[in-house]
Amino acid sequence: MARTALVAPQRKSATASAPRRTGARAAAAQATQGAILRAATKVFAKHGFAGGSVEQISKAAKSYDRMIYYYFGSKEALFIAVLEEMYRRFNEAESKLALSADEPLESLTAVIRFMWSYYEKNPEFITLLNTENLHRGRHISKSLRAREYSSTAIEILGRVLASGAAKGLFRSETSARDVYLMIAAMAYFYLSNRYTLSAFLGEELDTAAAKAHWEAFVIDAVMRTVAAARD
Amino acid sequence: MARTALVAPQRKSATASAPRRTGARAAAAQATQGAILRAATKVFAKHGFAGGSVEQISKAAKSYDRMIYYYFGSKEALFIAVLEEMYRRFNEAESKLALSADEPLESLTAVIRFMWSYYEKNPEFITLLNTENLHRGRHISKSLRAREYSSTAIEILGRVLASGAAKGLFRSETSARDVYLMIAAMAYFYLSNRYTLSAFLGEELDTAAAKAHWEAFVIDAVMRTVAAARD
Amino acid sequence: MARTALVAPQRKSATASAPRRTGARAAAAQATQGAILRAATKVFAKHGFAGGSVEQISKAAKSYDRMIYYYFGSKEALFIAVLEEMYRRFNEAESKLALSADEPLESLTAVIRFMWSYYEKNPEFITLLNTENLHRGRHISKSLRAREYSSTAIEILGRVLASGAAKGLFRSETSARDVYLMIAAMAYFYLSNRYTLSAFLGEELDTAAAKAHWEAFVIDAVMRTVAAARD
Amino acid sequence: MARTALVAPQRKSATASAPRRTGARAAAAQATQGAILRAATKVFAKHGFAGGSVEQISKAAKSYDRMIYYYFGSKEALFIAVLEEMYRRFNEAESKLALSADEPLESLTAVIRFMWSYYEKNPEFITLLNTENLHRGRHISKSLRAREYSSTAIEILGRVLASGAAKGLFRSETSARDVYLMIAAMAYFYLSNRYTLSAFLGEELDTAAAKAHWEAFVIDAVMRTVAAARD
DNA sequence: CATGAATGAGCTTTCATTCAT
DNA sequence: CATGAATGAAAGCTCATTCAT
Repeated sequence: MARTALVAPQRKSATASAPRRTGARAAAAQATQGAILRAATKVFAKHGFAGGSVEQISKAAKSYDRMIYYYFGSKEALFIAVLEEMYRRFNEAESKLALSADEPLESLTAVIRFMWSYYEKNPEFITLLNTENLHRGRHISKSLRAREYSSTAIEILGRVLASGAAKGLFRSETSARDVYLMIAAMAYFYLSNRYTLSAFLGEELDTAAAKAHWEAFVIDAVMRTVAAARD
Repeated sequence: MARTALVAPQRKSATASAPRRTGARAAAAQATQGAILRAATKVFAKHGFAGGSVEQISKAAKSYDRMIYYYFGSKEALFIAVLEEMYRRFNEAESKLALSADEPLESLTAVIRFMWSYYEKNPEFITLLNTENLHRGRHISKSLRAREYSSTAIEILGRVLASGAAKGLFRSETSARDVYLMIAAMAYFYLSNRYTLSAFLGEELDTAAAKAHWEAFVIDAVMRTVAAARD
Repeated sequence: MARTALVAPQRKSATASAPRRTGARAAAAQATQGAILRAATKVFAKHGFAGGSVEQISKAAKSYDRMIYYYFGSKEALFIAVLEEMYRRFNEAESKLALSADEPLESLTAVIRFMWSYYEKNPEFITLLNTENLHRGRHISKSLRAREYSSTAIEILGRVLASGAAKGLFRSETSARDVYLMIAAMAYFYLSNRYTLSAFLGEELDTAAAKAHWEAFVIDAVMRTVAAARD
Repeated sequence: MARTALVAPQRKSATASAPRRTGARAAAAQATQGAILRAATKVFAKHGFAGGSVEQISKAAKSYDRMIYYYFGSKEALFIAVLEEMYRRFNEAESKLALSADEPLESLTAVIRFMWSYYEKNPEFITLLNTENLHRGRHISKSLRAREYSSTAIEILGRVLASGAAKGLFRSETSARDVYLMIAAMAYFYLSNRYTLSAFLGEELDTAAAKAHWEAFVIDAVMRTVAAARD
């Protein structure tokens, strides 16, 4: 009789993988499932896990509450599916970053620009992560899939830093993980906290100019942090 | 959240101001009010605004639902009071930072250490801010008091940077606001996102060693960012 | 977030004990609580635990769903309260049986008549017990109070049998418990199963004549079972 | 239960009758139908009519909800089919009782032993009957088949009592129906109500020793009830 | 025949809030 | 001021049942 059994997700078919079945029915099912997932992403991103209601989601997906349980099992399992999909997309985007090993400065700048603009263009990414951190990672730790999406970006960044070090441009001892976190922190925090920061600083942070200024500052700070000492 | 009437706060007496009435009853009232505010801070910090219930709060405060409405008017107004109190305390702590203008390096380090440790020791500060940012600052913009608590730390930091510049230690063109945000970003992000980052990186971020490493890295990065060019 | 926490009942005040508070409010509260309990008894008796809905109960009690949770905590806890009250009333009725030790035959007959007529006049007693046995006694075993109501009738019956044995009317070795169960079985089964028995036997069991016949048969069977051997 | 349309059963083929079609498909259909019926018996026996869900049944039968409607028409019609099958099996078992007219005492004992052990080994028989009696025989009265299964046991018992009377062992005036009900009552009640009785008596009724004791007591009580007066 | 997606009403439970002492 | 009963809407979830291949 327990209502919310915190079990692993029980989705009936993969969300974003290639369709395994053919035919109109399967396609319709895929469509329903996808619509629910997209609607849930929006609703959870906007209102958080507790604040977003199942009804809101099913309506936005032009489906029924029942179908959420049919395909995902519970509100929580749906949220986990949303997180997984979010990570998958981020990972996919990251892995498309094409960097030249010959130009470490440009490559490092490209990494920073990528992260900054990914966060900026995908605000749900930020709010969903905040929501999940509010719950102390309770949901993502239940995901079997999450670990698959561990950042490839750190490896990419590692190669950039190494090639820069080989050319005498960067210090050799800086850790790729630390630099990655530094970039993420500076991009994420600015965008995530812009509303309270605006109130706190009494200054608009959401303008194009303010954002361009910050992006430049981040690039500058990172460059100075990894730069080799001049002699 | 649809049920929350978005009315202006109507608290009967200031939370942190001096008691205007005297006598046992007034003291009891103050105690109840304070207990509710403390309980609300905990509950909202743990479950978010939508996720925390009025009953949870009143029980934790060993009081009654009714009292929340009596003293604060609505759930939302209580949340605003929590945010205000949170800012007030942060501001108070910041203003106690005693810095020597003669030692810019040490002073800058002290600022970083202060922010890092304030965030670390006050995790509700982070989750409450995240919750409020989820709501796009809707509540704090209703507060008349919030602006009063605008960071004094930026001024303090400005003086430190200026004295460092005067001594030739720091570049003169770096903006105090940018440096302040950089410090906040690096400290806040690490602590706020540690749960998802742990899953993402496959690495524990919550250990004393990991945190000490990050603090050192932040100090180093900030120093390199503001440092004057050697010649 | 778990919906049905199977905890012990958490009623706010005793249901059937003397009112501990005075005043109109307390009386109204008692009335609401009593109305819910009576309505629940009827609904559960008619439709079983799963078949009876909270809404049905609250409507029958002219109250609100919410009040059931306010006073009883959950549907299950309400059911437990119903069972307790049912036992309490049965026990109370049993304890009022006034029997003369001088006339064992009449006293034994009176016990049988009492049980037969109690079951007949309190059909919810039977259906509630059946419902609870369907659940393998899951609810009653959670009750702290149930054990208090253990049959006083067996003791009463024991005294009757002993006095009969002393007079040479009854065998001395028959166990009061066995005789009690025999009486209960014959009365209970006939009434409980009359609907399927009617279909099975192709005969109406619900008429006054049929019931009088059965009552007489029960008395006769019990008497023959406990009777001392004639010599 | 409000959702249950009370329509007449519309099963497509008899459950237990000979297959009317031949071939693999018909066999598969029979298998599915049988699996559903067995699963439904278990589920309804465990949770009652309202408490057992169609999904539970179809899952337990490793089939689909849809098949229940295909073969049985509705949840209620399925329940009726379960009751019919239950009666059919009981009747079948009863009719296999081989009794010798020469030994009335042994035969009567055998009847009692049969009923006691049938009830004991078929607990669903008891809970299904209780469930149906909760509904006041609503379903079984809709069955066209139920009357076919009216007890043959009463006839058998009648012959045993008559032969016993002829031999001067039993009284001649006892009705077979009454004795049958007495046996059924004592066996059924003990097993059906053992959970609440255990709580009520503060004594375990489910042990082998306790059950053997009760069986012996039933035999003794019945014997004393039907026994002819000694002279 | 089997499969499974869809449907909408219903369920138990919890919510924020107000009324009445 | 404190206490606690009352209220009605809405939450998450499950139900029996049907539609469409």
